Amino acid sequence: MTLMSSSGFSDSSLSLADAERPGGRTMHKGQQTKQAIVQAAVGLSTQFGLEGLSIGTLADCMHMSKSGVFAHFGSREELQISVIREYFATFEQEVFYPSLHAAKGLPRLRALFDNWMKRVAVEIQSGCIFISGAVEFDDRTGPVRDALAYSVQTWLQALNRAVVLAKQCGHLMPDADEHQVAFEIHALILALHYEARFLKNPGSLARANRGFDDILARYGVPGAIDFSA
Amino acid sequence: MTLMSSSGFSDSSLSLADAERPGGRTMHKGQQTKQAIVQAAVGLSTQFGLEGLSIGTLADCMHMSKSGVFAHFGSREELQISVIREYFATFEQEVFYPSLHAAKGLPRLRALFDNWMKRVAVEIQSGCIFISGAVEFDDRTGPVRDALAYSVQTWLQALNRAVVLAKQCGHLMPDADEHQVAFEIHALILALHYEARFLKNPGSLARANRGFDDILARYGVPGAIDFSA
DNA sequence: TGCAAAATAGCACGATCGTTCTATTTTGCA
DNA sequence: TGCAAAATAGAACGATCGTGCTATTTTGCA
Repeated sequence: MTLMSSSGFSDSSLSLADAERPGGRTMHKGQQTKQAIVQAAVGLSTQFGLEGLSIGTLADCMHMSKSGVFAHFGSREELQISVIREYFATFEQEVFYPSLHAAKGLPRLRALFDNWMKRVAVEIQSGCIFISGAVEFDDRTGPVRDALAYSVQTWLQALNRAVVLAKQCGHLMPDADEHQVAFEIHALILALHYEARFLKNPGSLARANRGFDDILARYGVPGAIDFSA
Repeated sequence: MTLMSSSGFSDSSLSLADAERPGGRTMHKGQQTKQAIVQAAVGLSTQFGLEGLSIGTLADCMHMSKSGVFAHFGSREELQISVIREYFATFEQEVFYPSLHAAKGLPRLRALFDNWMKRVAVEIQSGCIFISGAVEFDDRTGPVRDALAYSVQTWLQALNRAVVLAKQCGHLMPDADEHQVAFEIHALILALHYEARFLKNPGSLARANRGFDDILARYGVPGAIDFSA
C-alpha cells in the first residue's frame, strides 16, 4: 500500500542513502550526485521556497558549477519538480507509513496526526514546501503547480480515508462529516505553522494538540477504543 | 477606538478616493499619484506577493517610468511597507469597524467572523497579503517583516479581545480558553484560504462556516443571546 | 504670470537570474 | 589499459532587478 493510490509519480526520486537502489543495481556517479543535489535543493526550498531556489546558490552549496548542476535537470522547473517528489517521499516515510502500524480506526487517525505534528514541529524551524508552495503557486498553472497540488491532494485524501475508516469502525459518530473532520484537522496544522513559524507565538503546539483532542471528543463515539491516550 | 491600540502606524497612508484628506486640506498632485501607486501595488502584491512586487511592473501598470515610481518611496522596502499599511487600513475598514456596530459579546464576535469570511471569499480569487507575506517573511528580519507581523498581531489581538469580551458577557462558558478559541477561528480561515485558493476544493467555504458554528456550540453558553443566527 | 520647487523621465550601473554552447575532465565498461 | 560516453566546468547571452544620477517637465504659490 502506498500513499499514491493511482499512478502519480514514477519513482525517479531515490530515497536510500548509499549507492544502492532498491532493486540492488548500483547507482552510477551521476545519479548519486543528482540525488545529493536534490537533497540540498530540498533544504534550500524549505527555507526560501521553491521560487527562492536558485541554481547558482544551489551550485555554490554543492561546490559545483551552475552548468554542472543544471545539466542534471535540463530546466529549473524540472529541478523544482524533483524537489517536490523528494519532499513528498520523505513526508510519506515519516508521517504516512509509520501510522499504518497502528490499528485501523481512531488509533491510526491519531497516529497520523501525531506523526504529522512531529514533522510540523521541525518545520516550524525549517519551513514547509507544501505550505510555502501553495502560496507561491496559488494562481499559476504548469507542471510545478500540478506536482505540488497532486502531492498535497494525495496526502489529504489519505487523511480523509483514515477518517472514513474510523467512522466505519464505529469509532466516530455515524453522523460525522468526514470531510469536515479532515478540514478541521488540516486547519489546526496550518494555524500551528502560521502562528509558530511566522508570529513565533508560544503555546501554538499545545493549542493544535488540544484542538485535535476536542475534535475527537466531539466526533468520537464515547468509550470506543480511544481513552484520549 | 481603533484596531491599533498603541501607536503603531502613523497614517501616512490615506484612504479617501478624492483629493481631500480627513482634515480637509487638499492633497497635492504628488500625494495623489503616490496614493494611486500604492493602490496598484496592493493589487499586484495580493496576486504575486510582496516579493513578487517589482517596481518595473508597477511602473508599467501606472504608465509611469521606473524612477518616477521609485522617487515616491526611496526604496523597495518602503514601498512594501506602504502596501502593508494600506492593506491593513482596508482590512480595518472592511472587517473590524463594521463589527463594532454589533452588540458586545457573541453578536460582535460573530460579526467579526462573518466580515472576515466575506473578505476571504474575495481573497480566494485575489490573494491575501497577510498569508502570502507570512510565508515570504517567515525567517527574515527587517522593517518589512516587522510591519507585516505587527499588522497581523494587531488584528489577531482584536479578535482575541472580542472573545474575551464574549466570555465576560457570559456568552461563552467560564472555562473557555480564549486563546484556544481565537486559534481555532484563525485556523478555519487559513484552511479555507488554502483549500479554496490553492486546491480549488469546493465546499471549503461551507466547512469554515460550519466549523465556526461548532466552536460556538462548544464554547457558547446555551440560550445566551445566540440563536445560531 | 513668473519662478522656485516638486514631480517625472531617461539612462546607466552592477548584480543575479535561467539557459546555451563548447571545452575539459572523469567515469566505467570492453 | 584504452576509449567512448557521461559528467562537469567555464564563459557568455539576454532579461530583469533595485537603485543612483541628471535632465526635463509640471505644479502651485507669490
